[in-house]
Amino acid sequence: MSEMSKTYSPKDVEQKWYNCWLEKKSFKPVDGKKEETFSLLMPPPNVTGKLHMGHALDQTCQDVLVRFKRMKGYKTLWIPGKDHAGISTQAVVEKKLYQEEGKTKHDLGREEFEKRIWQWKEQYGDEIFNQLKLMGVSCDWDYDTFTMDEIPNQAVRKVFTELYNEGLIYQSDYIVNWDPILQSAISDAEVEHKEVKGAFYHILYQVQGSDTQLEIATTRPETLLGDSAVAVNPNDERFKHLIGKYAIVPICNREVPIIGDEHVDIEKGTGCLKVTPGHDFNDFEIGQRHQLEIINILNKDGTLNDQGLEFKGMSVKEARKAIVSKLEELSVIVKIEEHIHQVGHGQRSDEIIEPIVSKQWFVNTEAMASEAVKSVENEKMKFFPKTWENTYFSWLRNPKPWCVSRQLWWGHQIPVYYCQENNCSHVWASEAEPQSCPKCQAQNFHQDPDVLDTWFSSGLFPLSTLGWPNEEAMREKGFKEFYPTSTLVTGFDIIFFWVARMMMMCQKFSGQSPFTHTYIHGIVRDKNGRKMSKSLGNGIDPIDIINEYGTDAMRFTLTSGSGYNRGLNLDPERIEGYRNFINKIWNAFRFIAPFLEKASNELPEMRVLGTHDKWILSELNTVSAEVNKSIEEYRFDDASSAIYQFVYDKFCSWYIELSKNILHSDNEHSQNIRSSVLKYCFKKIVALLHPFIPFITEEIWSYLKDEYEPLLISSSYPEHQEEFNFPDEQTQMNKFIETITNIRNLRASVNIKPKEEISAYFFTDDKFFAEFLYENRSFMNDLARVNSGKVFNKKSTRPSKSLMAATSFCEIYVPLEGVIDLEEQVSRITKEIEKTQKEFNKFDKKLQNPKFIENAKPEAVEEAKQKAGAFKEKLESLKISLENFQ
RNA sequence: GGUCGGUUAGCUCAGUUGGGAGAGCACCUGCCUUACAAGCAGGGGGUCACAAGUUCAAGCCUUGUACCGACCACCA
Repeated sequence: MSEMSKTYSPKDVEQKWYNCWLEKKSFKPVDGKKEETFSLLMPPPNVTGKLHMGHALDQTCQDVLVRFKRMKGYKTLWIPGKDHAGISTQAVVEKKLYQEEGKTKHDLGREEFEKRIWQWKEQYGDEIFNQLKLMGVSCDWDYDTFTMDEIPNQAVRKVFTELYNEGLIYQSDYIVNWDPILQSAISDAEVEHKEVKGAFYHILYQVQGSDTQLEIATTRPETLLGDSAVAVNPNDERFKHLIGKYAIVPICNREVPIIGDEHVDIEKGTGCLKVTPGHDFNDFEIGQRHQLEIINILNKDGTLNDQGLEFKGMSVKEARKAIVSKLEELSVIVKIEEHIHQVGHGQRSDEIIEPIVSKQWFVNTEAMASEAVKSVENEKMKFFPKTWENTYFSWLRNPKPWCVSRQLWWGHQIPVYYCQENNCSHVWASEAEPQSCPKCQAQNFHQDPDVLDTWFSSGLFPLSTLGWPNEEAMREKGFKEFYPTSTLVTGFDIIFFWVARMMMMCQKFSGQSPFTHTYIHGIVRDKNGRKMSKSLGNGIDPIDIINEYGTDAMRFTLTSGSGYNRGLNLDPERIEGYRNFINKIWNAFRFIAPFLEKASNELPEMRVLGTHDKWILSELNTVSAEVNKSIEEYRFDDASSAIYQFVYDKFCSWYIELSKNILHSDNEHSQNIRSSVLKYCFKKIVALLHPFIPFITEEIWSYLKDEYEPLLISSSYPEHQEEFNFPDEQTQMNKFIETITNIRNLRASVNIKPKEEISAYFFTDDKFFAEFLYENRSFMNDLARVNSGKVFNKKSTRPSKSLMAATSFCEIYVPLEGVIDLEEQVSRITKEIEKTQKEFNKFDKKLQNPKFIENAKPEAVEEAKQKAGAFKEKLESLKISLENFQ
């Protein structure tokens, strides 16, 4: 141990312990002293992605919980997984294929292309897990599940088939968000609205058989080729007489009915609306109400089709330009106004989404959503912080059909089959691969080519990772024990996508909420509160941080910033600060290490413990209680800060400092006691810290632990113990600390050299404290260089013209006659008097107020009296001192 | 437009039934005191966004105003 470095170097330690934990199977669930289990499902990272700071936060919070619960004695399971992430994975591989081989997926064909994605997944998918391991995550890797593994496939097929047979999954011609780049439908949740500069085009439509022209304002003039009506509000005095007549759409000269519909806002635009049921969500609904024709003017790639007339083949953007100039030629454009509006973009492709009517598969979520709402209302599942349930409710209380089909190749192919026998044409869903048509037994059938939305399979992940629906797998994986899981940890951005879907689907198929708590953590941003993004160049790669500062420092930074807040602004300076904290712990250990041989394995008997010992044990007890409570409430910030304060401000600054004198003395008995208490406390400290900073704590533990003891990861977590509460010792020590601080303050105020020794006189009527001062006189020298001190009662005469400081219980005089600047001291004490007077007045005023005495709680009155008394005593001490100067 | 959240020290934020305004970082001063200069000791710094109200008492409760943010909805 002699070669222990002054600075802790994480690199030497982290890999070693991670491998050791794996080897000892420390991440596997084992029976502990608690009967309950604690299980947690990791939000499965995408196989495409690289981990970012958000993942680091997410994983760290989970790992803290898991390590904490494991040490508390719960049978603990953390399930890792990966998501096939249909759209983004397919896009990445397509891009690579094109860049490297100049080929498209169609050149390869579906089967070959899917093979390529599997290869890609095998090659890069594990990269993410390697990164997770660097972060120290303690999940049970044997449970690793991929959303397209056999069991999740079974789950998907079973759920789809049952919902289909119940009529909750259906196929329908419906207007969907069409992504022209992906050439697939996407769900509402995958559409992001962005502000775009556009224009209002005011166009004249001729009313048939009349001179009247209707002025219609639109932001999308090109869609007039798909118009099948003009709508006005039936209560609009200006236009209601026209209802029932026909209007002529310019360019295509189509006659369309003028209809009345409440949807039309009299105030908005011109009050006349062109209705394009094929390319607008609202118009689609108007169309349904009035049985209007749906005219599709677009191809799958977003270009105009045959309905586009002479504009056929143009993109929407080109067509808009061309059509506007054509309209201008026809002199039917009244005006063009600039207009900024929100336009839907694909979450993945970032391309403008075209509403298009097409045949898609939908899930009717109404009943499932209402159950999911109930679970949260009945607190079967609770959000932390609670306010996120608003977001959850807003989505689920207003459920819309969920479009689950995607026109992709990568994903779970929809298990619906079409019999191709002419006289049969049976359509059915099947849990297993069918051999023949169940109706006509023909073998001539084909499967629906579309795949399912990624969230369909991840929505079932709490069930499928535990083996469902395969009974053998469920037994093997302990479904009964671990389902429902305990807590879900995730970011608010996927409350709709994932949390809501798991709640709906898992509850439907298991009858239980898939987890009982959901902790929503904040989003990691840069130090200025901006989102981390490539374009801003402000991203921080967790792996870089780990390499520079160590995993523990990164983890502690993240947890110390994570409570019930919405964001976490990550400033590299803070990471450095916590790196320093890690180093502090290391050095505290270096101090203790040489004395470990003298320490016994157990805490010495209570009767031999001194005030310092009882004080630190009592403080340790307090911090243990705080940390336990905070982690249970997901207040990782409070927990981190409680230990941080304890380590710095109690253990290092005072207990270690007070120990030096003893450990370097000749008294072996005292040495043994002190080293034993130090060891005991330090073991508790590293245990308390282990969930947050697992590596350095396991390293230090290896030196502290006795042979028979297990690894720290498998040891028990410190808890509050009533027998270690020593309020009297805490009071005495607090007074002592205040006194020392006052002396140091006096020294600093007149620039006494740190090495120079002084004498001091104490005036106090507190008998216990006087005794304590006497007993601790040698420590006075260690901590404040007071080489001789005398204690008097307050009736005694004070020395004149001395440095002086006062607390509420004690006056401190440092005689330095001839050395000190009298005026300066007078002014310092006068200032102190003013300050103390103000504080006294505050409480005195309260006590003078009869209404306060009358109405306030007795405790509040009592407290005010005490405070006033204390300030008064201090005030009087200061006044005496001031008089001595005059 | 709807919903939710925010406004507290130079910066990032905490503040739990209403009862003396806190932390970390940064800053200033003095120290290489043998665990630690990635350190030690000391210090300065806040009309708690603004206004009214309830109360003996408001950072905290009510109402209003201003600004900031997130999400949802909205392509006339």
